[in-house]
Amino acid sequence: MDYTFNAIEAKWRQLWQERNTYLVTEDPNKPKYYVLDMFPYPSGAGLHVGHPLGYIASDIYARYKRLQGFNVLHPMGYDSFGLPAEQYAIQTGQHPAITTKENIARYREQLDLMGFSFDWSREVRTSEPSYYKWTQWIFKQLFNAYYDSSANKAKNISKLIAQFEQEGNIYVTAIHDCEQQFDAATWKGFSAVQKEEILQQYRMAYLAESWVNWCPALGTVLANDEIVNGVSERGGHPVEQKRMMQWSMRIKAYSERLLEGLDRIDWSDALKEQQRNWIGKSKGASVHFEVKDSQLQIEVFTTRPDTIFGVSFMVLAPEHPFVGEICTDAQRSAVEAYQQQAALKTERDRQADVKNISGAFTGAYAVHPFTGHEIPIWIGDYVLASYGTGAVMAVPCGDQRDYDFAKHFGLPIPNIFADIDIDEAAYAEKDAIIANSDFLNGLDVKAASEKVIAAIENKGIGQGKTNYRLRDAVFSRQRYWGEPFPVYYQDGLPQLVDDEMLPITLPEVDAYLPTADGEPPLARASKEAWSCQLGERMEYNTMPGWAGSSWYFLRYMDPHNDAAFADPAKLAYWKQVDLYIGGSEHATGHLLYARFWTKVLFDLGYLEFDEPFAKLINQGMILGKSAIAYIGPDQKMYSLEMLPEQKEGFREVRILIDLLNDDDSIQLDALKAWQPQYANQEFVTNAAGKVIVKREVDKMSKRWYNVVTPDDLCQKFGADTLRMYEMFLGPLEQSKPWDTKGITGVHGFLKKYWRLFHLGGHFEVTDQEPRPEALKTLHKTIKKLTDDLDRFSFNTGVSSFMICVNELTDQKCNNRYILEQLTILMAPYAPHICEEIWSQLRPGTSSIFDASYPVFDARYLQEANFDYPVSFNGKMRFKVNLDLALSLAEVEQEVLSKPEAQKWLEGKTPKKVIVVHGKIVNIVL
RNA sequence: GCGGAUGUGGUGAAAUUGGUAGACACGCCAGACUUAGGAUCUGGUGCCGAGAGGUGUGCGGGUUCGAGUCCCUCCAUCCGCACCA
Repeated sequence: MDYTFNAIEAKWRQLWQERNTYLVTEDPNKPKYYVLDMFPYPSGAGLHVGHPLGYIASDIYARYKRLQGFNVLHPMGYDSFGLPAEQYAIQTGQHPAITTKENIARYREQLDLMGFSFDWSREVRTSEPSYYKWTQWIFKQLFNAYYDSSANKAKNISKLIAQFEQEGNIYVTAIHDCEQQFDAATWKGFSAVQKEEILQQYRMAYLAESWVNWCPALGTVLANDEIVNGVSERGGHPVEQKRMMQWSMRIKAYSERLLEGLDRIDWSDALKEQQRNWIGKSKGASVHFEVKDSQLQIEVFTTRPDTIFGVSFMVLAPEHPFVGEICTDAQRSAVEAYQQQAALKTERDRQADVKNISGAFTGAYAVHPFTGHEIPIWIGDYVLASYGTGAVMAVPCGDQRDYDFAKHFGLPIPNIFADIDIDEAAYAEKDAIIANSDFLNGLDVKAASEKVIAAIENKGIGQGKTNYRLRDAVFSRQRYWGEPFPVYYQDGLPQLVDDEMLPITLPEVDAYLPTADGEPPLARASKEAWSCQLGERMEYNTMPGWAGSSWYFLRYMDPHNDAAFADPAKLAYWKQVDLYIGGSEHATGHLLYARFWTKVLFDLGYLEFDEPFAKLINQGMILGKSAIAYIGPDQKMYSLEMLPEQKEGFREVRILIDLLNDDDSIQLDALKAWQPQYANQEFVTNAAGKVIVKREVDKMSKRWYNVVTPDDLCQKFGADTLRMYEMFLGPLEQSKPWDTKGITGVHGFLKKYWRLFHLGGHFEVTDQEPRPEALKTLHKTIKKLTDDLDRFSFNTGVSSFMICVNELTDQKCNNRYILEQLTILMAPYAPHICEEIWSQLRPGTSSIFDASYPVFDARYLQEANFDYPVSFNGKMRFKVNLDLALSLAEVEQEVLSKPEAQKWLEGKTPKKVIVVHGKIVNIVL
């Protein structure tokens, strides 16, 4: 009987659906386990073999936990708002909702083919009003929250308002941008507009004018994590700095908690390090320098307060607000010229131009707080306006950038390090002893820092301070296909829409483009198009892509709830995600924002946990193997062996990998039919009359013509084969090139497994007592598989099945008990074939996934003898089979008495003999 | 520059606490059955060597009876950050 995988897989996909096999509900009698995949953005291209890699791993793990008796939540959905659908809409006029729906249908079809155990009744789509209603609701909670830094948590803004009414903001400990101080009476005297302007400076979600990354090509602002190497992540368009009124999220308030939380979660070091890097904590001091002949004080942040006596000048960012004021008339034209020059440069240019030292003297002087010396104030674009205070105290002997600046402009470089030569370069190591520094002389860095911070605090000119690189996240986008804000404007001030009016649905517009006067697309909507129209106007911005994905894992717990984002009882049952699998490209975007929102919801009392993802695994990328052909100056396509030494005048072209034979030769007729430019292509073939291409590893992508889709492979080999093969390729976290050739090995294995049940040409198993050798094989496999899954080593799991089936085949084993146990073990990897076999083994039972996972019993592996490998000086020479009951001395004696031992001893007496029981014998000569 | 990860056959890889390096597959070679094979089965396959044997986990050193595994130096590749004061 043949293994008819197509029929078997189709049958079980349908039966699982009919029987609701994967439907899951809260069950207090079972321990819960939550396995989550990063939900996909449904692009038009569909899935290639790289996409399901993580889904397969999580599916195996989810099924494994289920067989172990856990109540497993394993949902899937779509991150369906986003730029590609909108860009497509702009080009074609087709509503992005339609494109999105079509793409989702295609994704679903492909996902279904792979036989995943998702509970589809829990599907979410971030672009559905029933979902984004709650994204809007969460936004409202953020708007109505502020961060109390003494309680170290977010609180409802009403508490802050109450405090303002009691005592103003003088004693308020909150994270804010408010520079104004007021007492209760002043607060009460403020108009509603003034009050709201103040409150905006405290809210967790706030409207403020700030420097943003403006991308003209996309017509929207972008968050820092959406910019890669100075250009937009999507489309690679240039980005410029622009000051704009935008919604922001006060994520900076959570810097320390986001950092601290990393110690409590099981993520890879690489990922945690990326987040730590992004948050960028640095400890030091904030110091105020007085400006000579001025009331102004320049605040600087330094990580090396111990070097304060090495300060010989100050540098401000060209955009620093004081520059105009302190600048002397004599220097004004030079300073303004420099400011202009700096403003013209894009962020990217400034970064690329590190080697080019530039700056201008303002003519003003600051006063050194300890020496009283006058120190010149310069501006230079190596100082960033957006980091720290936008000003630095320059210590040329200890900082290379300051050193280079000083050398370039002939500024003094005082040396404050004992016995350190700074003739060639600054000394930035933190192991020096401080000298020429008054009361800091002779101290090391740590002691000097502590002492000087105390002195600074004493003088009232500063304090010890921790600085973070993390910036507040811009939360509005000038685009159409995103969540509308639950916000309208009254007297020019943002007001929240009442909960009863949610969701504010996305209004229809006549075009997905900005208006003539530059307003976002939503400004095109007519009054009637809005689900509600309040105040002077609705908010025209939409939320960024990360809004919906910051909390979707919560919605899966209760996806149809219309009264809350999720029922508290359900949230309490499912809690954190136990296992999250997804790509590492979300390290500083989605994963940081999701942690942030979780912490806010935790602080506000909606959640019982403050970290969303207890364990996270980044799956590696599956790379494609492109096919590269060479076209010579004569316009002929050359086979790889026919290329001359000098490839001058030759160009490389990538051709569709579907046009290749197994030996990397091109199917010439297919190539001619593929693209018109090859219709009359001539070739320089090799001796065998073939044109061989070069294979090169690239990202798997349509543009390299190297995409392999799961659909064809499912058709040809079956989903079970594809699932196992993807796991077999190597460790989940590692990137690896796809090679379809190897799939036959896994397919052959499944056939071999199938054959165990069909030794006599039909399905047949015996009910006899299993033989010891079969029990040994089985339990060895149980142990290996359990260990492998517990450490997420899916590739070695597949190998273990192969070894097991090979051994059982050799044993001619068709014992019911053994094969049944093996089938349960394998079911998470190859659900269709195992369910089919199970239905034959146990006709009438529900599903193999209601069985219990086999339990390892060490008894079956016990052996009386062991094949001791015998080494001489660490090199294995031969083996001796000995009784494990022998003492170490007896083993030594037995081994030395063997003729092989005599040969290797060459008549010498061993210096030492090491016997490790049940492991090894090593003889030292 | 800083940080992280990874270097093992022709290829994907395994070796979980220091104990037989290369399991399991692909590919390749030889053979069997076949009209045929992208089917199935058997044997072989790190490298050098006819063999005995030697040698071998990026390079060089160290610790150890014993190192792919631990320590030090260096090299290469990939990823992230990058004037962060």
